[in-house]
Amino acid sequence: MTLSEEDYIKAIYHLGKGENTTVSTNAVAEQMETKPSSVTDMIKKLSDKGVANYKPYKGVSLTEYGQKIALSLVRKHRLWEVFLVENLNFSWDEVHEVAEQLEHIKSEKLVDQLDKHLGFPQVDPHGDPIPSKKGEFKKTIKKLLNEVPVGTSGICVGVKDSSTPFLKFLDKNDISLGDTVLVMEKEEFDGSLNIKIKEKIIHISNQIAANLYLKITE
Amino acid sequence: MTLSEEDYIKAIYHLGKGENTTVSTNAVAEQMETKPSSVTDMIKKLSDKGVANYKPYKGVSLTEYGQKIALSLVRKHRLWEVFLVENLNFSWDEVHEVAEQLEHIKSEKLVDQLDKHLGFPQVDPHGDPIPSKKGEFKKTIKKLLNEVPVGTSGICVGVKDSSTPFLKFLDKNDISLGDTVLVMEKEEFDGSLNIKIKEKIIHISNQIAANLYLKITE
DNA sequence: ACAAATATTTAGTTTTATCTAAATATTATT
DNA sequence: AATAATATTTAGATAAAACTAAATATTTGT
Repeated sequence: MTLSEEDYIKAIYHLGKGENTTVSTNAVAEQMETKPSSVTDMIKKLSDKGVANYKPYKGVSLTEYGQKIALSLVRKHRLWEVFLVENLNFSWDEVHEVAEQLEHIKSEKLVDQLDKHLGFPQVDPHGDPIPSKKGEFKKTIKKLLNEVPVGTSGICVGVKDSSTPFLKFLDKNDISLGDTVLVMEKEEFDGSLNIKIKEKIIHISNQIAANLYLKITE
Repeated sequence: MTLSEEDYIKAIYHLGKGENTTVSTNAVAEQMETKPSSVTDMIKKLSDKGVANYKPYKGVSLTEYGQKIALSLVRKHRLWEVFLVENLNFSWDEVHEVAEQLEHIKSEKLVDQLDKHLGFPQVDPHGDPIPSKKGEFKKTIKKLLNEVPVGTSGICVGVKDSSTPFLKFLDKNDISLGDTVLVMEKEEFDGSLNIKIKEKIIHISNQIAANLYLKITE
């Protein structure tokens, strides 16, 4: 199997969790199911092309230019996933393999028009954010207090507070982190608000709202 | 540039005009902008795989299996062209290059669903027919007499008759072969019929209808 | 800080697609 | 039918990606 430069760029990007950290030769080799020596060869080449920063024995990271390429691939991948689910009856767990191929198609007009055709979606079918043409992510995790517009729905995630009253509140309302869907219903002047969980509307205080975080899905 | 097996299959198919004729090594080389010796190497390989029939010095043709692959590529290419024009605001003269990439994407479900999404189109934006999943073409060139349903539009093409009255008829009605658009309006029991040409409806005899051929575009 | 374990690179080999140039086969011309 | 022109194949060279195994650097554990 012959791997493309784009495949290497993606691997470096994903191993660095999109944060442009340095990743090791072995990590890249393992991820790509190839040998470390092959990775060394390729990252030297990527370095020559100005796509990656490579210091022998110190690992690789992407240059700004390399990141742009990676983000463009992520953008294309996720837009195609939306297309497959919304227009071609794919389910969210079927799309990855095909999007993996489609993301390599080269045409700026194609991507721009696809984006427009889909109504400029912010997230893919897995809820992952779609970077803009310029490579920027919309912030998808927001504090319930003051940051979430009425009508928005999302999933409860990571909570700062672990005090007894707060955990009791979660328990009482059947909220489990990572999978409970919330809809913002109404917001009061004092920051307290109404949310809908599992068809029931409940009122929560501003104090609790300040500690609940929502991963926006729509 | 490194050419894929699929690229070779396409070249052989197109040079043979889709009729599975034998094509020469040099013709393939010229079409693909590569050297004859490279072609020899590849067609040997295709022959080993059961995709092509190769007799040294006698040229290549596709096996039945090879033809299936070629038709599947044509099908994908043309479906994607329809998609680009109908859904993504491409014009018909912009689509080729992108479709050239998209046709290599491998997913049966993708093609089936795309076909469905587009409403099972019969022709691409250039008016070329789209083969079915089984590799069959709908006949797109039909005799005006008895073969064309009311409402159908198409382009006047190849005429059998070259008698003076017939040519006079064409001239009088401003019909030029290859680009005049016709719409079938009404058909009489005796085979004479009304057609619309350039916003004018004219009546033609069954004799003339038997000699006019229409390339269906819609 | 040293030795052992692990990670990375280098050197040299293999594979594959391509090319050039020479050799051979086919086709065209007289 | 013989020769010239053209087409095709073969043999061997080059380039690129990937591998193995050995060499070298870094990290870990005591």
